[in-house]
Amino acid sequence: MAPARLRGLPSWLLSQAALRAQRLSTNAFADAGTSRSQYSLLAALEEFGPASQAALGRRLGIDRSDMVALVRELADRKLIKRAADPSDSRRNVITIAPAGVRRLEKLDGIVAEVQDALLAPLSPRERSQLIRLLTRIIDHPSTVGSD
Amino acid sequence: MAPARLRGLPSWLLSQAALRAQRLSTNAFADAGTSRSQYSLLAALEEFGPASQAALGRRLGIDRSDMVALVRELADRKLIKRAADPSDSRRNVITIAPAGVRRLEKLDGIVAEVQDALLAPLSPRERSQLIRLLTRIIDHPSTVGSD
DNA sequence: TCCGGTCGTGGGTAAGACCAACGATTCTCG
DNA sequence: CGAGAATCGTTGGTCTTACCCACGACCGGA
Repeated sequence: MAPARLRGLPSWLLSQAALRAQRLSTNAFADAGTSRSQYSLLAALEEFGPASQAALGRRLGIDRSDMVALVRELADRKLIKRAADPSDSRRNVITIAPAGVRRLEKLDGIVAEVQDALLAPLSPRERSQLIRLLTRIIDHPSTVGSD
Repeated sequence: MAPARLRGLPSWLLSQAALRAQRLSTNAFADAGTSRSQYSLLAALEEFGPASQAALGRRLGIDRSDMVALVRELADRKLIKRAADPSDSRRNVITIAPAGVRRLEKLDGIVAEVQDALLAPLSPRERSQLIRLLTRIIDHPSTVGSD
């Protein structure tokens, strides 16, 4: 058992719980031949439509430079389309392909199983409580540096 | 705003919240010239007394091999003592030094500030709810492979 | 027109969580 | 007792994430 100092610490508890969540979902996605970030990208494209890489990165909290490989990978698999933006030639317009939509929907099932394994010890009521609390933490502005 | 598919996903929410927690605590510890894992190690030693590196690793979920550098760093700073175990010469006995205890207690204050920044949007009641829910997730056996 | 900001991209860093293997040692059990 | 299994510290790797900086190309507003 970990020291009490850590077991009472939300920051530590969050890291440990997230670690478990990541192990579960990374494995599940790997079995399906994909990754968490690929799922995120497909989800963003499906919900909000075509966007530039930078815009997608901002939405998902992924660095512009990390987005390059991610987009390339999905484009190689024909799950998304990458095209030059005619109205702004700095940008690429990323569009989800029909195969990408199908893939996304297939992954939804896997994702649901992962949540169930992760939240096994919690009742439905507790699960929505957890979602509510975490959402509040994430949505709260993060008071960085000088402002 | 992230896609709804992700915003309803505990595994995603956990990763995001943990990311924020890690940024906050890593920065705070860095300002104090240390790291999260060093704090964990000191906490374990203070609470449970001297132990071998492997035992400490098991307690904290840190790999044996990663423990080597961690112990060396803290020993170099005279915050812990590393000695051969007289009753089992495979083992090192790691003991927290008086300076280590003082350092740990100083860090406790920093840690408390981090928790407060992290949980700013939550009421005291909600904070303990969160702790309870996360603890349940972590303590739940993880149903691996064949059992 | 010029200058600040943005975009995609390439490059690098650092931390974490892993895994495999080793030599030395200890334990287990026939 | 003795042989094989298990444990320990350690070295040396891999992979993933999250960063950061700098570049050239490009856009927009002053």
